[in-house]
Amino acid sequence: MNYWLVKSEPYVYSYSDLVRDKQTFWDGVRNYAARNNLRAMKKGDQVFFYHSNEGLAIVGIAKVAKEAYPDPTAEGDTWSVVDLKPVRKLKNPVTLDRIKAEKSLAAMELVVNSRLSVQKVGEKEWNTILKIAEEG
DNA sequence: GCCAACGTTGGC
DNA sequence: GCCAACGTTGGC
Repeated sequence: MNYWLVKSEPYVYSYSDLVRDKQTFWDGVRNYAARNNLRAMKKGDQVFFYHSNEGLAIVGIAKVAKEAYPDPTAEGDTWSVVDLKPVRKLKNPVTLDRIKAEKSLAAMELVVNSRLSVQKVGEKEWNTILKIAEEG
């Protein structure tokens, strides 16, 4: 089981949109590093859902419902999508500020390379964030 | 294959 | 709205 993080601007597609839709395909990735991460996702992998631009926080958890297949919104098979399903909303959103304040999370790609829109999350990082979400 | 120019992302 | 960081493009 691997852990990931995807980013979305909430006014484009928010976590509550995912909850409403029950399932979505994660389209629009046009960055090779991000695409490679999409392709490495396995069914059942857990995914943090991060709101960029507005909110600036991890707000919920999704899981991979279907592994990578060609992006229906792109020509050819250069770009990929996966299907995501909502799992649960975090009790408390974990903000970027909070993550930056946490020493053990200093190496997170979210902090180091904020522009990558699909990131891998380490198991320890995952658990730390879950803990913060519980404790508020 | 290098690198300057340009476009995009995303935090502030 | 600005700008830094980074990825991509295209001329050479």
